[in-house]
Amino acid sequence: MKIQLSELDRKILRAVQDNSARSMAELGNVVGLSASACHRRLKSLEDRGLIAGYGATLDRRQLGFAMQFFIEVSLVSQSEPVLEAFENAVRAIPEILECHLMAGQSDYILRVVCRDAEAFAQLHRELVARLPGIARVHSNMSIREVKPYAGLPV
Amino acid sequence: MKIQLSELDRKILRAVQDNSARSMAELGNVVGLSASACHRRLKSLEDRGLIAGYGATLDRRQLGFAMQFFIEVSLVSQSEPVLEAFENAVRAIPEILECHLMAGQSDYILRVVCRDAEAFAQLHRELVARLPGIARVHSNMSIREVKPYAGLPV
DNA sequence: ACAACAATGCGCATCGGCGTACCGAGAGAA
DNA sequence: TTCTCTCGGTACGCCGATGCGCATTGTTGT
Repeated sequence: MKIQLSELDRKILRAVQDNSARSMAELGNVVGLSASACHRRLKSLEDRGLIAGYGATLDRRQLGFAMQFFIEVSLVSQSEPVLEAFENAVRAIPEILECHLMAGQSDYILRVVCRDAEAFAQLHRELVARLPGIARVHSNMSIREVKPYAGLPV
Repeated sequence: MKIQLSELDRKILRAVQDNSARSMAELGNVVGLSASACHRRLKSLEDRGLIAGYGATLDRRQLGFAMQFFIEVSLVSQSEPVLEAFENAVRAIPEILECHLMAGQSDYILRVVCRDAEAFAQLHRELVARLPGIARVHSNMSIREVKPYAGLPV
């Protein structure tokens, strides 16, 4: 069954995705509804599983993570145990914020943050050293976030 | 001046990054503090600019964005007007969630979501058609999120 | 060592926002 | 028309956020 959303629902999702610290009254003003109606619709959206969670976005720079990388990794083998070992290692490294299994040239893309070049060098060494199946590692550093993460185009 | 954080502050940041819907009392239980002390520390963290904002994470699948891509783009020229035009176009396309200017082989990396293959084909066409300076476009589809976005390792 | 001050945690009081119950308006079917 | 279903608004009780005063601890200077 396909989920149908009214324009009001989509407005609420946009508003809440952008800023979840608003009070219901403020949210109501934004989307053009009373606080209680807003609350009801938002609750319904949560119950239907459209909202995965609420969280704070921390300031990467302020916290000293000056560098950000997208690392492409290819493995020598796509056999199950090799992938399994790689993925478990990835999940255990906190500097790796994200990991995607890819279709295309590379097998994986990782998003990584580091405090400085030294930390990156160490992480890089750790990646290649710890994981036996690695065939190729291409690191690409982000120079500037042209468009910082924007929410889903609801 | 370097910002110094106590272990308590880091605990609060971790907790709030993971889930900002908790009450102060709950947050206090998590980090081992009273609600009022928690509130004061959190307020201080906000005032010092360590928290960029609060937001809801929407469920990509539920909202019908079945596909996710990382697109690498190279331009024929790195001249300022070309970059400028490209970046403005990127910012105007809502399906492009993120855009980074990169050091390395490719000039840009885009993160893109699409409802289906058709929508992706159209977006792809739009990208290459609209932007005169494009030399190369490599699309990589994410098959599986091995590690979904985890917060900064505070 | 001790005094003074800063830092920080806790408890309490107050006030505002959340969540619910109820009411009314509008649309659609019989 | 009238019944009903949906949905938004209003009213209100209660919980949680927020600010304050006090206590305790740690640090610094003499």
